[in-house]
Amino acid sequence: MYQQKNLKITIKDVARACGVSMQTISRVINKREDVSNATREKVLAVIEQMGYQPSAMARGMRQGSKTLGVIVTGLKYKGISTTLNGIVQAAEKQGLSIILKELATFDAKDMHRLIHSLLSHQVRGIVYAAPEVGDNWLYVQENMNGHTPPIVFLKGSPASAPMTISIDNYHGAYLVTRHLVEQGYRRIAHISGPLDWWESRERKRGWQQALRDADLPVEDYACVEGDWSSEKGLYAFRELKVRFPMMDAVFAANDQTALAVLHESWSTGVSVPHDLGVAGYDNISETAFYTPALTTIRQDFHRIGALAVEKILQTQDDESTGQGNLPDTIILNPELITRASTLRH
Amino acid sequence: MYQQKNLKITIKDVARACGVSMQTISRVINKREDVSNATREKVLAVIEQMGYQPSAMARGMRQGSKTLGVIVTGLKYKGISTTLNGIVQAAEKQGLSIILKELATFDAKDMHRLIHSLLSHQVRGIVYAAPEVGDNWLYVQENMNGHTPPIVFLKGSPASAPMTISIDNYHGAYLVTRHLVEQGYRRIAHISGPLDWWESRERKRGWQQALRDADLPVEDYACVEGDWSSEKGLYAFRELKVRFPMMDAVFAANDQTALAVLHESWSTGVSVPHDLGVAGYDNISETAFYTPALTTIRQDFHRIGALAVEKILQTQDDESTGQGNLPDTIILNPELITRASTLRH
DNA sequence: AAAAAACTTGGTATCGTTAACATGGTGCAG
DNA sequence: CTGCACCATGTTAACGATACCAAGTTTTTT
Repeated sequence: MYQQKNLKITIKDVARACGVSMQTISRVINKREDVSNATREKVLAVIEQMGYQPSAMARGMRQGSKTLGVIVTGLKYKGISTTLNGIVQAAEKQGLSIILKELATFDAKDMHRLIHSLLSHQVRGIVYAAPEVGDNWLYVQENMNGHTPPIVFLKGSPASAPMTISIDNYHGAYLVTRHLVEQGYRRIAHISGPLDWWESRERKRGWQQALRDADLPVEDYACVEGDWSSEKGLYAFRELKVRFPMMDAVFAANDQTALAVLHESWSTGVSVPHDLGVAGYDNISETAFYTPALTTIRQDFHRIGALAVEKILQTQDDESTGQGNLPDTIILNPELITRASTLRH
Repeated sequence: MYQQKNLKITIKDVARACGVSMQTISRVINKREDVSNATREKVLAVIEQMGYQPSAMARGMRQGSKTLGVIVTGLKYKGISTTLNGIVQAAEKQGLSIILKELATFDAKDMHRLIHSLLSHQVRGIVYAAPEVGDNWLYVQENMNGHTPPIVFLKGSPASAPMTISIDNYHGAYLVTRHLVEQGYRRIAHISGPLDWWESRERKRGWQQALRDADLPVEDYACVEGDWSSEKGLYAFRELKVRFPMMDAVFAANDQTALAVLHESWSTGVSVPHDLGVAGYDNISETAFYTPALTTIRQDFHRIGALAVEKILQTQDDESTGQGNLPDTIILNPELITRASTLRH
């Protein structure tokens, strides 16, 4: 029923049906000028009628494939999905297809395999949208040295790769923390992300610096490590209540974690924002409807994806035109969104 | 800097370096037995040393490509991302690469273009993970008739395509509504999804039937149409409060919508679950931490993706072996998760 | 010892398309 | 009427890999 076997229509079949050479058909489908109008129309008609579709593979063999490789992890996270969305849309607009790979572990062998798989497809470029954990980026670069198409790294330290696009996590965390201080909170705790993630470390650093700039003490016991999940966030918050009973605000490294704090506060009769200020990070779409609505940081994940594609294409062109517009390192600014969970005035 | 130009290493280069024919190299990389151990080892060593990587495109030309096409919409929704995750993982396990396309609109021309683009890549199969809206599925089938690889449709009516994998939305909605009735709620309102989505209609139908089976009236004014978002959910809930002031429970068609109901209830001093029972649908990961924790329906989105890949591969094999294990229509059962938002005993 | 079988290897055609060059016909200047 | 430019089309050889068949070498069988 689902045959496709010998029915495949090739340029040869079309040529025969039209009574012209394959080359002429090729000219028509490549929209070249040196074909008479009469021929072109006839060919187009036959193509339409036979349902001919040129083979991307055969084309790719001669002209280089029109594909982009994307490596992601954690599709379950909102941020990555949105970035992927941006990548796919931008790629589509350029007529590029996306080959998607998911990195199951941060294991070097695994990364190696994925990249080689993409290379075997002759991708025009690779968007590496998996987080920088440990020295995994370094590994990628060292092993691919010189034999690869452009690779753009997202979500990691700008210094760690030749082309990176990221959002300033330090700055976002600084903004949130400063906002808490401005609201009169003085003993601000932090539930971080996993500290082997670059983003977590940056956010923690921003929190520390904002405290320092406000002449508030930066205590080790005021920070507990989470893992982005609400479950772990809950444990972390309970831990904080023991370690740091005087705290009057919590800056959680992401919204899920903040939600757990809101929930636990509600369960135990702690009033937010009056007794405890709570802020998150990421602005996932429901945060405005949390109880109370959550102060958080908005990041333009979609734009990151689009920029990555643009950067790759530009690097391609550079080889001929010799100039580009986008810098090799792009750092976007996040935006503070203040809501009820931190507004006590 | 990012050169790849003339450095491409082909099987020919390896053959020359080894002093054997291309054919022999080919045999080695395809793990065939008819090569002497001495030769194999030498070839493998040279391959490793030169960093040779066979071209997926050239291979694909002879053997058919090892790729799967995936069409999605709304990556921003948790469900789709999770399904995509399942697809990618299952595909990877089978050595298949994923070519990802996003359907920007439900416009026929757009769908046509995407599918043709996938066909041009000679995909082994297509997973159509975009919702059935209007008669878009019908359109796809009619236009692709017979010239396509297997297409598995997800997220839609089982009757509407030869191969579908879906979760029983009717049943899930029925379970939730029955649960509300069992908890003593009698005037149960519904905020549906957009009613041009098949899933929305099914959920609404399940709600209606459960009411009927409990000898409760099914009133038109007890259902307001939403669009899956919290914002629209809020308006819908406010509308319900006017239309149906006596309601004692709300079954929202998804968790975001339910969240808006929780939030508004909290703001207006309505006690959940005592004065109002609230249930959602989807079990997005944070629902357990809403205030109060939300009763909802869990769906195994990941499994759907994995099954889709399995089904496609099986359909492939069928052409030779003539038998398969998975039926053409798979309907998974959702699972009720009861939490505080509906438990008043 | 001759024949058959088994094991390795190589040569050539081919997958579907396009690049580069070749061809044949038309029109127009000299 | 020759020659040159120009247009539309055709021919050939790749792109990188594998299928298929053939051939040489060794081992086994009768």
